[in-house]
Amino acid sequence: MRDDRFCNSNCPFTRAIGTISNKWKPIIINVIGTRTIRFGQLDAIIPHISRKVLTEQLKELEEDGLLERLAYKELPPRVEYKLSEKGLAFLPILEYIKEWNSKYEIVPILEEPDYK
Amino acid sequence: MRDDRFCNSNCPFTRAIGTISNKWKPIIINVIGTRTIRFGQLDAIIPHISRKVLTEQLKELEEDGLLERLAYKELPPRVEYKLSEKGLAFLPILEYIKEWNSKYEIVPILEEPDYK
DNA sequence: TATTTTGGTTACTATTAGGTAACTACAAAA
DNA sequence: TTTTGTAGTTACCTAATAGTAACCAAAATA
Repeated sequence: MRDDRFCNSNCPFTRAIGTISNKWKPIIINVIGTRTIRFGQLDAIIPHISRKVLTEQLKELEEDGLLERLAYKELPPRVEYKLSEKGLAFLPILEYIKEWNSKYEIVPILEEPDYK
Repeated sequence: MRDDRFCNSNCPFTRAIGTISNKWKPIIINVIGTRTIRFGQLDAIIPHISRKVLTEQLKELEEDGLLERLAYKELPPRVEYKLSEKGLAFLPILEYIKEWNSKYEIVPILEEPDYK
């Protein structure tokens, strides 16, 4: 899932890209934002993602210290996710990307967000 | 190469991620920076990239308006690439990512950049 | 008793991305 | 005459990623 050539690079920027620059991670981080959210909610809110891929991505985000996972010892299970300090510090970058996009993207048909 | 579900999303953020969030594009944009650079130089400077993938990525960046391609009618051929206004406007985002990374990454062994 | 709920995991398959090597054009230099 | 240089393209093959469907536990609910 992660490219070792990026993650083991001796260049810090290359490592950073290896950590966060795939298509699902920015989406997941953006959806979580400042809230605490359960697995099922993420699965329901994020379009087109499968539970399998969601699980994998969440695991990697946790390993890389962007995400905190809180599993309650209950049945049926309850697991909550929220961004760590590192993850929260990434949110402004996503906001810059949104600004950059709205300034330069050639206008397409619709403008509704996939989620709120 | 590009995921249609992202690029045709009605959510502008999702589209933006579809456009720029793969592992090679931020690297390429960062390497080009503010200079004009030839294909062969990019190929030599960026570690691990094959000419095939480099060509594909450059083509997509051009299609998405981040990159300008200038082909001289010479033999042997000479092609120069440089960032467009849209591409240049993306550079600060890469700088934020570098800052974010240096602040939060768990210190690894080496700190040399792959390229200058 | 059967069904639902939740957050996964597993096995299998399909799709996509990426790597490798050979090849192109043509001028200039050796 | 052969080699060199540039910026690719093409075909073929392998590796990585993603999708699908079935399955799990154990308590609560119908």
